[in-house]
Amino acid sequence: MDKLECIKVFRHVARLESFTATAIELNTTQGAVSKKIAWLEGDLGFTLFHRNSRKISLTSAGKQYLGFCHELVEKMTLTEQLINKQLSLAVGTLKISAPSAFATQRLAVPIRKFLIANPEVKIDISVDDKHADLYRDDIDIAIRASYLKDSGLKAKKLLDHDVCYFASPDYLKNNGTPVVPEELSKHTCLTYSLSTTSNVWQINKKKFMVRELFTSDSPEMLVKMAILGCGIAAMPKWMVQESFKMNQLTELFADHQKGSLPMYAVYKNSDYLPYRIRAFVDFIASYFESELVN
Amino acid sequence: MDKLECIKVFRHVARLESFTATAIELNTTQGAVSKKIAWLEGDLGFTLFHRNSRKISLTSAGKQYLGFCHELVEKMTLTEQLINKQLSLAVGTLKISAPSAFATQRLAVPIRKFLIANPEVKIDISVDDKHADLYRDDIDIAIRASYLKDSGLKAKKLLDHDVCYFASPDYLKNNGTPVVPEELSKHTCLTYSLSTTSNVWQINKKKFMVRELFTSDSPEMLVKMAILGCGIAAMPKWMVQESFKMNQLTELFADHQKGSLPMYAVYKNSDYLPYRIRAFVDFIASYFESELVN
DNA sequence: CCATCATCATTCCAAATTGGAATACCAGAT
DNA sequence: ATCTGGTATTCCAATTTGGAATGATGATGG
Repeated sequence: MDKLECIKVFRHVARLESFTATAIELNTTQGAVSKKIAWLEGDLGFTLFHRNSRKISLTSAGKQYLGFCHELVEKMTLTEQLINKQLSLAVGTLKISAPSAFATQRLAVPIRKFLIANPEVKIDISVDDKHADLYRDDIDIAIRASYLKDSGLKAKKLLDHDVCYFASPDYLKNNGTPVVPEELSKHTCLTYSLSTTSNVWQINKKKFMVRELFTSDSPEMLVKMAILGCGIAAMPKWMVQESFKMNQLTELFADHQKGSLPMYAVYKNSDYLPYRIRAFVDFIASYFESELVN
Repeated sequence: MDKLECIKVFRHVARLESFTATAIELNTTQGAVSKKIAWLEGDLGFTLFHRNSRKISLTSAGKQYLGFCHELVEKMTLTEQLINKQLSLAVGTLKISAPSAFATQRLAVPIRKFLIANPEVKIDISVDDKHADLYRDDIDIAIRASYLKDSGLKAKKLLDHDVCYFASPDYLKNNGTPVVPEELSKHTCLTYSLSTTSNVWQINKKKFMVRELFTSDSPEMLVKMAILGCGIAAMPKWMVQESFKMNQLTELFADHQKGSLPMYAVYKNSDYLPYRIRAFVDFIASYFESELVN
């Protein structure tokens, strides 16, 4: 027997002080109401109503229990409404994980705009170059360069980075400056360990397997090692633009067609995605899209 | 589908993070667990778990809802235990209704003893010569002289009053002093309106229908009217003992056998009578019983 | 990359439960 | 004493539930 159902019926009976009236109000039969109350009393271990062929009245225990039932139903309704509201409106705290360079250099501006547009949303961004576990760490959205292997996660592409190749002037002086991609095989390369295709570089639509000397999950570390003359690296252009200007790094294959590196917003796949997540992903995606146009 | 049952299953699943393990723990099948969680999710309108062929994990909504479920189950258990405790132990407030003369002159002493013997019980005594409605006025016990007509109420006899007949010396001087009961018919009598047999007086096992001049629901009012010489009245002896000593009243038919007037403790008939009620009724009844012996 | 395996979802059917209608029952009202 | 308005009970049809088997899916490990 459904206790919650019985409790709801009990509240009606207590208000109307009649099984028959309750049955009419609830579009059922008096017999059904009687059975439910009787079952509830049996389950609780005490009687809820004094009965009398003419009328019924709550026992003291019934009165006390009624108070609890009112509380219960109200609390339940409010809780369910609250959760549903949080799922359907842009409210709550958005936990984001993003790699440090991208977060500071590309994400800060659109996040600021998003916060202004969605004043009910807070953002808690965890800057982390590792791939966080969205489930274990309770993260809503992770910004990632590499493709998702994990099912149960959905990904939306945010943008394609223009990849560029570079090395330090010192390195090039010592090892020669490659002019055609085929020359890459003679050089040592610095690769990004989290990319599934870290040692396969694409230039002019052709793939070149490169020799890894050093690999890291930190793009900044790779840039730093390149500046120190450790080898040739490939990174999104915006990440090294400053270093080009300061002559710490020199761009290679500048007029060749290079591959692009996609960036994804990854989130848990769920039938009822909290709206703040969808709102953020859509906002960021369209932000980068319009940036492309401008 | 029983939502409360689903909630209980949900708590297990959330703890064990597995439908299969939950099924084993609850001695049911994995299919049943799956159905229950699926139904609950449908009812709530949001998903509780992220699923994955290898493991499941709570969604953020699921986490939030789980908190509510814990609260709910705990509150429910506590409430039911509390009410059952109040029904089975001598605790709580006992609402008593008693007629004023009896309350002050016969009940005060045993009530004091009861309160000492049952320190967890409070007493709220409503002194009222009228018959209170135990249901409407939320009264646990009514002390009454007259028999119960109401079913749904139970009564326990506390004692038999020794009834005595009396009138004022003045009245007897003016109207003559009856010596045999048969003479009552020549007198005017003061009767107690709440007694069903108010105008039928019993002496030497014979019944006499008396002429009512004045009737009231207040015994004290009847005594007062008798003192003023209004007629002959019948009352429990303890109520007029003082007036005899002060020569305000004179006893009649002193050596005849008079009827006795029973006094009852009346309480609502219930399968699960709160224990404080039974405790009080038993206590008072045995108090008057032992008083009789002494 | 593929086969395996653990896990959840679904399906189908038997069994248990529930709800409705009629009836029994009960006590207050007249 | 009878009538009446209400609750309890009974019986059966209809619905729901639970179990076992099966299907589907994706992580895991070679």
